[in-house]
Amino acid sequence: MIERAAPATIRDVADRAGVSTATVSRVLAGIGNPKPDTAAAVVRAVQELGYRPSGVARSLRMKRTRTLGLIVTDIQNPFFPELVQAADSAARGLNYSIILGSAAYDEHRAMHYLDLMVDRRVDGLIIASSQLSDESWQWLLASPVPVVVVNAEPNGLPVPVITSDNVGGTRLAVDHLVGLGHRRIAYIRGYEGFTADLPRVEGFRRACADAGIPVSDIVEIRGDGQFEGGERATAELLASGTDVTAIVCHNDVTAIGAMRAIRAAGKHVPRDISVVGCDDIAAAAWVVPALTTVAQQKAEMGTLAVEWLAAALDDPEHAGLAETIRIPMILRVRESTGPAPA
Amino acid sequence: MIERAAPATIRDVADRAGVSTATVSRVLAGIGNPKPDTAAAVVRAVQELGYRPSGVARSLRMKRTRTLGLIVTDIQNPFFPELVQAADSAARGLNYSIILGSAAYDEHRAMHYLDLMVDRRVDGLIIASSQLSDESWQWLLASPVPVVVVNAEPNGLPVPVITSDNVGGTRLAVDHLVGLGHRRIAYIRGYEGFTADLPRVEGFRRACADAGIPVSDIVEIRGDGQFEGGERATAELLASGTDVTAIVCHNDVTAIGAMRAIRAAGKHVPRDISVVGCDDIAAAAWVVPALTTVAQQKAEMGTLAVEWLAAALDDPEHAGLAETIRIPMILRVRESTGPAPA
DNA sequence: GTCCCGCACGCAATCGATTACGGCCATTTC
DNA sequence: GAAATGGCCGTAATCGATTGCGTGCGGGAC
Repeated sequence: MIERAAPATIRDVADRAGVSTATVSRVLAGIGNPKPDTAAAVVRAVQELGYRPSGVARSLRMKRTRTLGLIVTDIQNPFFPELVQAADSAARGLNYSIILGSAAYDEHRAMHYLDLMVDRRVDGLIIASSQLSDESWQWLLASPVPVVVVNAEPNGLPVPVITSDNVGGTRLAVDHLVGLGHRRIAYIRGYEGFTADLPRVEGFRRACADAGIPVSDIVEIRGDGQFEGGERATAELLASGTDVTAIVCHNDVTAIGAMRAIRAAGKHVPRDISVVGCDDIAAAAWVVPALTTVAQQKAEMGTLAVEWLAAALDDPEHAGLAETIRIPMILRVRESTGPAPA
Repeated sequence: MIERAAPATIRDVADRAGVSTATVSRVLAGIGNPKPDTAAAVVRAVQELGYRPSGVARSLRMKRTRTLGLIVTDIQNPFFPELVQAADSAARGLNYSIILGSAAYDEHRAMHYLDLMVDRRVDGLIIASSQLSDESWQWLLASPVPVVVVNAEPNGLPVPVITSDNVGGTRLAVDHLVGLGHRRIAYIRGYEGFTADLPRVEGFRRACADAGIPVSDIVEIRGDGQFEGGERATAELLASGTDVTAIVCHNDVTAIGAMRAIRAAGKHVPRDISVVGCDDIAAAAWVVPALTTVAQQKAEMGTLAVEWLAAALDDPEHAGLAETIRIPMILRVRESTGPAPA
């Protein structure tokens, strides 16, 4: 294997400018006040050589990589790209950069990225994935790298958590439907083990109870958080003859699947059955009828996570307070909900 | 700012095991054949200390980061996540990891990531973005880091390119429609300057010509590659009274927008107008009617790009051949196309 | 008992940056 | 004219790993 042309080093610059590496470093960092001649010589040498400082060497010396790791459940799940983009923008603003890992719903992959990022010496970690095993969590909490969890709630671990107010969010959906006269409502749950599943169904139950809807009038079905799960669950629901007038879904993708099943059964949304999703992915506004949904503030979550980490890195005291931040969700009424049929 | 607990170094391990750092390094790398006692002592020390080698230090010494940079047009564009996932999987298999940059359609952001990745000393770069300026290209080609371009075609630059056969793909769409009896067909173009725009419209024109459709029977409108552009362009088309029986779109998102506009105009897909998209994003199968589309083999493109780079890194000769690989596209017939109205 | 050979391991240089410390020279002050 | 002061800049240590080269020890052959 042949050597590729080696990039210029600070030594090369120093030699060409006729100064020491220390001076080059100082000029580039803007430390001290060098003689104008010296500074100019350095700058010229840098340009002539096309010198770019090695982040690797700098990281080694500084013991900081100015890099944040972000592990998401699945980048192909339309929920995440917006969060990733926002986190990345926030990081850029604070002079960090993000390295991304997509677990693709696989625990092994999640742990692989965890190892990778720790080995790469990221300064902090954002975990937006429920794919981590308990041992991984233990290990992570014992490790020196600051962690913040997004959109998941590891059971009772002393970790800062940034998540949506899932309970309140589902309540928004139910209240909206109840306001439209619905009383018989189904809930399609997400993948079992997905951390948002429990709080959302809990919010659904509580909101129904508060609205005076008897337990016998509600029905819960297990989906999988994917299109197919929503379609299948709804098809079974309709085939079983249970007559609900509205369906609340764990997320938008499920809801879109549900709408397709409803149409396939010859019924109309929202005339016969209203459907509400959750997340507010782009496709929610594209489908016909456009999906009424409870929006998660994904960008805010990504931004907050990065800002929290950056603050913790500047001031480790800050890392002490492992509070849980719940970001409110927002009801977006579109076309998939309407008055309950008489 | 307080120091965080420092991770164990190879020095710590060596001291605890009573050997030199050289031995620790060799045992961990499986080089030479150490005495069983020695090896055991090292392994034990590693476990007791929870030692993880610093990728930063290793990269500095090895002059290789085993990292590949991947710059995409926009991670929020549903086309890219699948490509990213595939590239990442392929990279993992070859013991590389990917660092991602999403340009968000912004030239400055794209160049920012370029700088970032070069500074981080990635071993190679995959550019899946048309956002780079000409100077950036010049600079990139002069730099020592191997580059492969995906899904874009920098005008005549000596760079390996992996792209879909856009011309052939649009032809598939047109042939499908012609086979269904359509003669008056509209084409909604993508964002001006997007590299796939030209070859696709070119393929459209040639296929129409070959099918004997006179130029007067086809119409081209400018979209923007987004939902809104497809919706607007189609609304204008319908309002203008031009009567086409089919619309071919630059991509799926545009097509989904087009379908919404058609429905809003009181027409039916595919009874009145057939619609064909391009890309085959997940949402194409979700909408009603499900979108007929020409699929890009996104995963293959991602995988190929990584494999090409890895090969070029092992054998710089390989980097010499800057060929263009065109991956065939695949027609997926769903529900949005049907026989031309009489 | 001596010599030699080879194996397992340690020493130390190296990668490319940052920065504490100290030296040199010019200027000011008496 | 000598001493004191201060501004620039160079020397060298350091970050944590890898690896060429050399050393010492043990065993086998005579």
